[in-house]
Amino acid sequence: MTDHSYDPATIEPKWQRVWQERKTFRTPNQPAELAGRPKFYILDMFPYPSGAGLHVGHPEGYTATDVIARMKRMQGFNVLHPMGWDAFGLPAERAAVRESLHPAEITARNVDTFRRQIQRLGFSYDWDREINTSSPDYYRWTQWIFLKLHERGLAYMADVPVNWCPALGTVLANEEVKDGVYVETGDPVERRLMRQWMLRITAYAERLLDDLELVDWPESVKEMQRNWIGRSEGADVVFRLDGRDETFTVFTTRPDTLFGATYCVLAPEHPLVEAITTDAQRDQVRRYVTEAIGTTEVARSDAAKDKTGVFTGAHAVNPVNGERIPIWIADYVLMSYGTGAIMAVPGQDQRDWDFAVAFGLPIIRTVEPPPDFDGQAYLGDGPAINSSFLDGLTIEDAKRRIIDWLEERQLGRRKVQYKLRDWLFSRQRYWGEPFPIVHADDGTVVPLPEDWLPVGLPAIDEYRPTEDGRPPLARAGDDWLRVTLPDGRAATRETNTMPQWAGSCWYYLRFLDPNNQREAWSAEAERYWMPVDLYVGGVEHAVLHLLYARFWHKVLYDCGLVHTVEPFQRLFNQGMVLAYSYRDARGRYYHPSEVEEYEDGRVLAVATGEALTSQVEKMSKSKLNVVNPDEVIDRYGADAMRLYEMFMGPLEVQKPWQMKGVEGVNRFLQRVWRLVVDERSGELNLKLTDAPAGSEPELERALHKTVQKVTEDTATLRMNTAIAQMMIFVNQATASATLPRDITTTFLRLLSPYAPHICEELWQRLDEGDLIAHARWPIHNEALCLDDMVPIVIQVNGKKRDELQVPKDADNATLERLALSSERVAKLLEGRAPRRVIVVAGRLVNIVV
RNA sequence: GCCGGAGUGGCGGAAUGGCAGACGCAGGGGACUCAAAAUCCCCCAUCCUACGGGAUAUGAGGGUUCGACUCCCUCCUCCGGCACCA
Repeated sequence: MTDHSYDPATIEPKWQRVWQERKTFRTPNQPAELAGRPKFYILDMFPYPSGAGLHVGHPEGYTATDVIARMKRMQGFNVLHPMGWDAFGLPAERAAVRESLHPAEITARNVDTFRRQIQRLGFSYDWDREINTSSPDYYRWTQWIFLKLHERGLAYMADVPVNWCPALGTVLANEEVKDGVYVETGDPVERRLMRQWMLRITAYAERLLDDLELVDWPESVKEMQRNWIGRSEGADVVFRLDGRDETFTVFTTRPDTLFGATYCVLAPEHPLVEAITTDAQRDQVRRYVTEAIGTTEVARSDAAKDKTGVFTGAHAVNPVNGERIPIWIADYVLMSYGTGAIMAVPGQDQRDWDFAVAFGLPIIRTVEPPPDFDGQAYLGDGPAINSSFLDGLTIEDAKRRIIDWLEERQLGRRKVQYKLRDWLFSRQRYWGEPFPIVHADDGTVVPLPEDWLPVGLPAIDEYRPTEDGRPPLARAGDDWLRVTLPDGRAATRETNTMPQWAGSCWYYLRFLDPNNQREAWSAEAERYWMPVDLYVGGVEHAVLHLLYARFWHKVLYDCGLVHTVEPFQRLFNQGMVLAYSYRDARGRYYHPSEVEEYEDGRVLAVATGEALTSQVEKMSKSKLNVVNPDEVIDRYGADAMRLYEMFMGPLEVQKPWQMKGVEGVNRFLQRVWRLVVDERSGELNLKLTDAPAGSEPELERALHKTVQKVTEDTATLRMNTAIAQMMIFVNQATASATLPRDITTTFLRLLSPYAPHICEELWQRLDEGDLIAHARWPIHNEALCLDDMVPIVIQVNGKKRDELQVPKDADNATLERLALSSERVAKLLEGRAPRRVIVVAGRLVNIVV
């Protein structure tokens, strides 16, 4: 190594300092500065700053957005590209207990680590806009939005069944519970009715579904949201109880099968259960209900398990034919969907069939299955049978007919039902947003006036729930808990806190105007910047975060606070970065440094010589395969790290990290360096000339092709092929006898969004003035992207047999003549006349014989 | 079970109706060097070859087409999501 070779360790901190000192990436926020330029809002899903720090998966998406942000700036856009912290959450609270620190201190420490690691990569975030959801400056506005929701009747309290973990003293989210235990600790979880805050997201179900049409998102994510919302069309049907003056309603998507309803089933929690159960059945029913209510919904909804249930002794009357049918209770009917009651049609529903078989209930087919049908319940189409006035109709026609019939007699009505449920919005935790709500001593729930915000978190000495099961905030003293309202009433503060999703539901709006002390964001900023043009993040947020944020956004739209119906115009999911892990026969994992790989594919443990298996897996501490970005930057530099993240493969797929690949892009950067710098002297490369670009016509063409490809591929997030093209260019430039400066500086501008530090350094050494970050993005010359002579493939019967160089504008007749006169073709034709000749201008000639 | 996505050299991948394997990694050979590293040049899917070339090949099988990694049908494998939602 010579003194003047490429050394990222010196140039990278140097340029990061320059960018920071000059506020190079400050986004304008004065209307005058904004006017006249198009805008581009490009956003990363901001991270939860965990104690573990960054791993190489995080910067993948961040690098992609940074490359685009830098290119867009050079193309003359005002770019909003911010970063912040989703900083409330349970892990910090647990660490706080463990280390006897305040969660805010833990969070601040983690944020510092994340910020330092992110800044080492040279991202062009406007750090003056950094936000932190756990800061009172931020969460006062989260509380403010909650008040908006409350005002509109979208926030309410209800007794709902929740996953209660006695060991932790808190409610857990469904996704934190599996097989009846908390996934992290294995502590048992029970279902309990608790008074909780709920958000009425179901009121927006239809708009959340319909407006998916308006956004440019991956089809898979839209489909996941559609499934989650789960719209189904059908009818509510009213059943009368036999011998009583009461009715109950069922929801069905198959009203056409009503004549085949041979029994009804109520959910164990259904309010009618207690009333209708006969004395003879009471003990059995009570036992069943108690057991069912005790198990979690997750355990209950295991489709594979056998059907269970009990007869109530009561009967209902089928409204279409007056048949008396038994009413059962079974846990396969869920209280939380539809009406909590169903009519069972075993002939057309496999679940009902299974239940009917298990308990010896009758089965009547009402749709004629095809003659060769040998299944059980028949779900396909066919003529209605055993259905009186519906007989012979198709499913669709029968549905229409029966719904009309029911509606005329007021025995039912058309109904759209959603699977989506209201959002359980409170947690019994400390490290979250307090609700801007108090409970007056007279029992009323009172939202606080806006100018009382923020409701800060009180200092308490322990973050666990109280002994009697109240949330940690109940440990606060009366100076926090007790409030005197403006009207003189005394009240106690709400002690639940909001879930972690709350802060991330609107952070993209705070970024517009993060230092605004008077309002959550200014209307002008919102009108200028929204919507987010490109939102990049992991697919793990496909449903919850993205659905919750869309919901809040629509509410804000209804409040007149935002002007777009959807917040995120385009969404892109980057694939996960995986890593090789090494395991021995006993399943013990080995760190890559304890492993030797041989050419023949064998992998051995260095210490013992034992044969190991290698596999590609998700990075995790326990698998000893986590790659730390600091380590990569120490060895190869941030530019190489960025470039490799983009070069690994398509952004959207998951792919393994390979340290050898980083070496490869590092070599590429060294070649770029040597194009400009003479490594021995440190002076400029003697190949550089002031001659015009046209003095190296071949290289000039290569450059313009590169401009075109890099511009296109970067905009469409195909960074891997953009980089491949730049490598091709550099290989040619290295081989070229002279190197016009003009070509060199144009190329550096293309590379600068990907590897900004080295490009700033070389730009300065070439004495181009200002920063390359402020340079204009090059535009390709179409004429120079086409070669004068193009290769034409000659095929015989679709197989390549020859290749000719022909002028690029040769017409079809010329191509055909040239092809037929090819010696190799003549040999293959052996004098036979071609039956047909297909000519594709500029590409190939196919001769068919 | 249902709904998505993907299967291409030793590895990551490229080509979305027109030259399969761009670019990179790994590997082989050579130049430079006292030597090594670095760098530069060449080779590198498989099989056959009289060294001109030929045959085979994109998970498997079929189809459409002058021509298919690409479009259609059937199947296999892997990954992700949902899963008694009436």
